[in-house]
Amino acid sequence: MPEEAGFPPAKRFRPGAGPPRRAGSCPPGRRVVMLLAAGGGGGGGGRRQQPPLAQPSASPYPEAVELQRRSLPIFQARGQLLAQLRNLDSAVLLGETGSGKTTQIPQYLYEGGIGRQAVIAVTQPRRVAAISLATRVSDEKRTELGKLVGYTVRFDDVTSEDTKIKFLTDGMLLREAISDSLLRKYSCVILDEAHERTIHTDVLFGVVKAAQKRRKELGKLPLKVIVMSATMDVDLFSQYFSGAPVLYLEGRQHPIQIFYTKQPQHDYLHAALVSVFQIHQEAPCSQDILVFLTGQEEIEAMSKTCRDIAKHLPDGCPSMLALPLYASLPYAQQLRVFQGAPKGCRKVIISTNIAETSITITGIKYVVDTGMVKAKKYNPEFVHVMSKALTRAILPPDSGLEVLAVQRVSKTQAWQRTGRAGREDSGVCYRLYTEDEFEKFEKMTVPEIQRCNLTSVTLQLLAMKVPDVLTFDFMSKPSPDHIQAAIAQLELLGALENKDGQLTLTPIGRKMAAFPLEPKFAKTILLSPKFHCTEEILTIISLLSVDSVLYNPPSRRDEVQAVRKKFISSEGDHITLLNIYRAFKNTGRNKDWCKENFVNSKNMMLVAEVRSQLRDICFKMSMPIVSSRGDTESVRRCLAHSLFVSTAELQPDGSYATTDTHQPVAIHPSSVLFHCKPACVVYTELLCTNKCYMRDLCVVDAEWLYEAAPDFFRRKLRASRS
DNA sequence: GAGCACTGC
Repeated sequence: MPEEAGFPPAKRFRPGAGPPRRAGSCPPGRRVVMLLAAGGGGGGGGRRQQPPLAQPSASPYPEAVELQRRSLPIFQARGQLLAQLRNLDSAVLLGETGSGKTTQIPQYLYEGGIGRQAVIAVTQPRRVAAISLATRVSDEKRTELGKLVGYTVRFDDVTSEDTKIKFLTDGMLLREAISDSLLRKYSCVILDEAHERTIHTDVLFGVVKAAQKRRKELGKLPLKVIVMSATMDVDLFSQYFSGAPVLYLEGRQHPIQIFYTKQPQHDYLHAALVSVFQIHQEAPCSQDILVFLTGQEEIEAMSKTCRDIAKHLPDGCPSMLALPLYASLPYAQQLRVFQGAPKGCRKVIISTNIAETSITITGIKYVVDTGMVKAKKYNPEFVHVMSKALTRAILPPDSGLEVLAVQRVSKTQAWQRTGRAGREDSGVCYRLYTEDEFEKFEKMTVPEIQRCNLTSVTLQLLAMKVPDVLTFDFMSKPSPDHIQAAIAQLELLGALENKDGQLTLTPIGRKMAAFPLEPKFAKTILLSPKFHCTEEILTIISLLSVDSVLYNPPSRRDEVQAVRKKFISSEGDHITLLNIYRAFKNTGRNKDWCKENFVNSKNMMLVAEVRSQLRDICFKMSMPIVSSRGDTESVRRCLAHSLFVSTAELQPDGSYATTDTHQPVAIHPSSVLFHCKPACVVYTELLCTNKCYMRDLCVVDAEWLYEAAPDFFRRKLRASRS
């Protein structure tokens, strides 16, 4: 078995999160300032030194913290860096993992007086990172968290009037930009982890660039912009900010050996299994393995197979602890990957791409990369259908753009995975594809902004009074069709009006933008007073906007079904969820109740938090908040009026088709209506995997839909034809 | 008739 994967001799290189650096790897013409030639040894100081799942902890020895700060390689470049940054409007900072850039640069800027007049903002794609970085930096400054150094994430604002260095999520800064598009609070915005190209960071690029320009024109305090990236391809960033210089910082990474397969592998799961046991039989048992697969089902199956095989290994072979890791895994089980394996036992972590960026596990010596990932994809066929539909002024289902599919990773992603093996010591990465195959991988992951539904982003840009969304200065422009589809959606929701050829928000549209929700959900809430069911709708929308509160362990299916029976409503999933939330509330938000009823208590607590945030927003808008008091029909009517674009009807042959494009769809197996055949439903989401599945369904009356949008439904509903 | 990568406001 072990030799099947067939690995040729290793290649050595010093990795960052990118390919090996060579002297000539920087294209001519780019201004690169080398700030440091050699990194030091040993750990410490850099970010993500602790697993993001763990609580950030304050160091008990402030002197030690200061000492560690000074021992960072970046410290030697401090003066040079400050001199450079002081004179620049914009800069791109390329820093390898462990260079200490995220914790140190904001402090240098502050100490250098750049943060005196206003706040220095540092954005992060993830909440945990923003929180732990703020904690770390406030420790280093020996101040209380929330004073000089603070953070702002959703539901949690630990800042004060004294705060000069503020860590925040990119989504949070974007939201702030809606009320102040010039970002007047800030003297400097640092966009960290820019290489990840989240949709929020990408929009911020444009927002920050426009604010910088406008502030200059108005003679206001200049806005300094620093883009930080951990990968080599920073040209795009530099070009976008009119040729901003690239400052280079070396980090501390350990060498990693890379093995490719000799032959392409048609079965990557089998190849992964073979590699794991090959390593297992040869390497000392203290060295852990991290395997990248695509999804929950695969990961659970592989974990089981590993356990089964490990039971029957020859004597003298170490034992094995196979641990699955994916986002929907209950928290307690996720924590297991951080615990050390018992003596004489090897930890094998089988993970989705969550271990690529979000979760860092210490002690990984081997990475097994299948080269596959499950991700959202932009489906050109759907776009074709859409543009055809648009020319006929018929509108597509809003989620028709997004398909979740197993696909090849990009080169950047492969390097990121490889880098996970060299965090504490030298490592080894087994790539389950040939070097030729690797060369054919896409260079970079397609930025999220070109793969996702743009309805929310478009609404936000319009709320910031961007003059023209179609010509907005995106660093990587989405296709015009793509933006046009978002505009069409917003028009249908009544959010837009065309004033002298210029798109502006209607009063409803402006209100919609105030909610941290998908526009259609915001619209549902805004419609609810008309149906006297705002309390109920707030609950339903909160439940829909977090991960499922239903916990379904496959091994206890019968139990789950029996327990869940009492909540099920024949009116569909929305009313069923409402019943569950009510029961949860009536038992005083009890965790034991959650456990007994197979409800994910963590997600349920989050629902309560979201609900209270949404309720506050309604309150500030002076919306009447009333309950329909058990009248579920008005709740369903309200859903029908706001989600009328996402409707499907039962066909004579027993299948379903969407009302507007007649696309064949099916009821998702997780729905309470899975075994039922209602004539007409609205759904919350279309999930396109093997089939197009409707998720979260509500039984509605075709007549209500007709009432909601007579023009849209004329000639469309089967009910109105027969 | 049978299934859901990952973030975030």
